[in-house]
Amino acid sequence: MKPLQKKIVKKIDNLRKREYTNCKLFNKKRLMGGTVLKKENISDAVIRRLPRYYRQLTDLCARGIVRISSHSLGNEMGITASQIRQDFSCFGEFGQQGYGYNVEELRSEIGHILGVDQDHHLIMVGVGHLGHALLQNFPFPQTGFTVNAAFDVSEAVIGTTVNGIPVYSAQDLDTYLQQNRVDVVVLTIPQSVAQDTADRLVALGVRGFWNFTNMELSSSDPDVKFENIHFADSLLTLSYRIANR
Amino acid sequence: MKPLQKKIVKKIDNLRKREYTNCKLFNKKRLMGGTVLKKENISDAVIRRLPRYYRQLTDLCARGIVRISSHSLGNEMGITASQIRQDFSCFGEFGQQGYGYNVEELRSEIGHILGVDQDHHLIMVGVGHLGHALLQNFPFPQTGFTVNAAFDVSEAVIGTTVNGIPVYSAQDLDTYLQQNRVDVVVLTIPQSVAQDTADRLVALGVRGFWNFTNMELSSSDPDVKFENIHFADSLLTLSYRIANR
DNA sequence: TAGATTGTTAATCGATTAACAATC
DNA sequence: TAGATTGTTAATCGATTAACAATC
Repeated sequence: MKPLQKKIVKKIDNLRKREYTNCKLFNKKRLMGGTVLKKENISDAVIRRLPRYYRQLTDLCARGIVRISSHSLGNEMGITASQIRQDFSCFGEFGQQGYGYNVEELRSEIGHILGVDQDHHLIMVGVGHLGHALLQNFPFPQTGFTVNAAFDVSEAVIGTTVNGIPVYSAQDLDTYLQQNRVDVVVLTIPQSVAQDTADRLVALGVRGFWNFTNMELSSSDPDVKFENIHFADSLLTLSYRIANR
Repeated sequence: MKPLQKKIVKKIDNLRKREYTNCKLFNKKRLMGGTVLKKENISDAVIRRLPRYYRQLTDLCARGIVRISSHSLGNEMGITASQIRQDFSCFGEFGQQGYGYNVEELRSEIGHILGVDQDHHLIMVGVGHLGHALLQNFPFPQTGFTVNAAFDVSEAVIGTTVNGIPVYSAQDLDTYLQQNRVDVVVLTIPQSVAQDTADRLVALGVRGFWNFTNMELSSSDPDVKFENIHFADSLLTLSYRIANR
């Protein structure tokens, strides 16, 4: 954090010198106890682009590319250089004039913003086809998640392991949640039990849901976050586009 | 279409009477051969809301609700009545002053806009866990799709049927596509073969892809539509929210 | 130094919301 | 008729794009 902090102190000095009344910089980055915090209200549009940046930068890393300008990055992603710089500026200063961005460094910064370095703990509730598919194929570690356990009601899967993850009885959920930290629950259960299960889990303290039930789940507690995946919405969007091209 | 047409003729008369120079109505609904076509450029934001409307209206139907106002619908969905009316007005006039909207009628209109009544034909390429999950659980018929066949390279699944859908060898894809209409291909194959397979299928005439490979696929032909599902982007968005609440 | 590229401010564009006449 | 609610125009808000001084 040291060099970034130095940069900001310098910039503030510049502002004072030029007798700027504009205080946007102060609004954006609050210096608190020596650490630099980011802008308060990040728009949803920006947040949704962060994973795309992360994906692109990971790809660039793999291709061995060391540095990139906002212009080239924009070209690769089909967005403007302005938007990229505007987006990044919500979180800090990651580039260098005349040079651009160091790919590896920028990837790491955005990964940090997304929380991939926080070792979040995750369990899966519902181990049907979709649950199996995710456990077997989804790169949880690469997104900063450790999968600790899975739960189901079916005797056929209880007691087995899927890709090294033990499957327990859904009856043991309460006990498990009391004894283990769980940041996110993946809901891959039938629609009919979705809201009830979610309510029960919220009551047990779960604050994050990755929801595949095709139902809009929600909670009155704003600290409980739902990320809903709506397969049908996605396919219908495609249906619209092929029906109206 | 008759009563709608009458409405528009009347409205145009009104405009003339009041000596409006504003021609927005003409831009919006082109009368062609007696049928009313919709506005040309529908924004992505509007299109992405259409499936949500459809989902909500299906639910209202199931609950036996006959009519609804934009205000109540907005309340249920957490959006403004203004936005709802603005959205619908891109496609026509589906309501009645003083009454609101007939739920069943509106559902059917939006379904029609989305193309659920077009009987699109779909095949799946890649029958792993995710393919199985979709074939078993996804309500293709409700979204207007008929699943005709699935393809894979693995001897273990070739020749089997999944939920009534026959699984053929991927070697037979070319022949199949030459002999059958296919509107959409579901791509549930490994990332490593994604772009190559997509290119091959585009060359064979496929114009719609529901892409689960976690890769950004694209084609130079603007008529080829890709709907990409990015599981990782979704989970990272959730990661951001729980890391920054 | 000259050229390149950032972070930031200003301008533009588009999407959402508010207001209201028309009308059921 | 009076009340309710639409479809549409106008106003507002926010997001994207352009421009540019700062500076590596």
